[in-house]
Amino acid sequence: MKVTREKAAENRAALVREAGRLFRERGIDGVGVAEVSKAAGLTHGALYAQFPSKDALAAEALGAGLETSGARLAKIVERPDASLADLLDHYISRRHRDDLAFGCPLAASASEIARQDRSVSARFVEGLERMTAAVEATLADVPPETRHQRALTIVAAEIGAIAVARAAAKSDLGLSNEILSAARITLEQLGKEPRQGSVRKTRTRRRTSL
Amino acid sequence: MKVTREKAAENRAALVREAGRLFRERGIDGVGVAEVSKAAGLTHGALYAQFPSKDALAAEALGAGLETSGARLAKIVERPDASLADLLDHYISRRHRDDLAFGCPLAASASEIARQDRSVSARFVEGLERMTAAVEATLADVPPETRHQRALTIVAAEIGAIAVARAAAKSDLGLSNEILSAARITLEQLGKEPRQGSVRKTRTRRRTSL
DNA sequence: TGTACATCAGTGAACGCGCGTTCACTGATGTAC
DNA sequence: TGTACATCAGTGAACGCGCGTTCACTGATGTAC
Repeated sequence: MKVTREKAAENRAALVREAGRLFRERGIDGVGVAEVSKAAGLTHGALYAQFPSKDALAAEALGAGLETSGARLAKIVERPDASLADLLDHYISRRHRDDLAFGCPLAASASEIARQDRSVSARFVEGLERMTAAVEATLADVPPETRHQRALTIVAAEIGAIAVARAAAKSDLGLSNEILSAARITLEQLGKEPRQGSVRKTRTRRRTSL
Repeated sequence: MKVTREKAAENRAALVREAGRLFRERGIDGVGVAEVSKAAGLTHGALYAQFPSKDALAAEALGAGLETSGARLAKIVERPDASLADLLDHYISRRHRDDLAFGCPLAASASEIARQDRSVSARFVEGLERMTAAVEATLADVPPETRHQRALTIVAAEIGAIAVARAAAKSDLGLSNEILSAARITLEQLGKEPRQGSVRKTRTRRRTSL
């Protein structure tokens, strides 16, 4: 039966929310439309009244998750005395590792995005750029010409640290914790000014097999 | 019909090889047993003569991939003048990014391992430790007490860089290349001795929400 | 404000399909004598 | 070396199941008058 426009919007939001949660927890291929619909308190038919396909729902769920996650980072960075340490405290934490369902979708789905289609990858890139901008805003000590490079590396390392810590946690929680501590401490050093004597471009640039 | 023991071993190896390739390319959930068997030149029944289940095949395929990948790194490190730059050249490259099928399984499957069972996670940890040992062997300039910490961070960052570069490549190849270059250059700096004046433990240790 | 009716969000049965797994069978291999 | 036969890797039909998607239908909503 028909419901109010307001209720319909709520139902749609519930579908996106539950899809985001379940897809991050168990992967897009790992959860069926019936389960997502049920979690939102609906039948699968209702899902198809709101979205043309499961893939369309997945893309919207990824986008919504990135929105939430990006907004959190932006809020941290907009504080006048915001530092890289603040961002790292938030991102590279046991809480984040253990919160697969509502954590950053970039970390939850990094290695799966490569297999999705271009529209999903485009949303991923948006999220990546947003996160990079947040990190870059805290790199006042780093010379402008290497700031972006540093920010990209820190972002890739943050995502890698969470993904790897999660993969290790099931069989070796100690190692998982160690990875988080190590990344938390070491990455902060990349936010400081570059080492004085050892920035030798010729050495740094040596790339033989790239 | 029965085949020679030698031929049976070849068939088993082909199943493991094709499973490793396909699972890395499209995910474990994304490929069926029929396709793996066909790729190995067999029917799916033959697969069940060799392995008790698809999951068992997946675990063996991951193990074999890690073996190959780890052996490559070990070969680089055992050279007397091996440096972190050599490892990074090998790992953080466009070639590696574009070779999903035969690249490092840690990077191909990082965010999926968290959803597999403990035995798969245990194999992942083995591979991680092997890779960390290889990196650590090149950190002669880093003080022994922080060497392991650095190595763990570099490994997480390498894996993150490849995973993120792959996810971005479908919609923004320029950004993907930029991520690889940035990580390649920046991570090498973590292999050098720590910054002289700025290693302030109290500051470094500031972790509020971990 | 009250009535008539078009709209459409949501229901639930049904669709074809491919999944992982099982199993009776085949027939060359490899062993026992 | 030759023969008899147990072994077992591999075949292919069949299993139940859950998948994503479709569709005829329902009935409260919201609009037109």
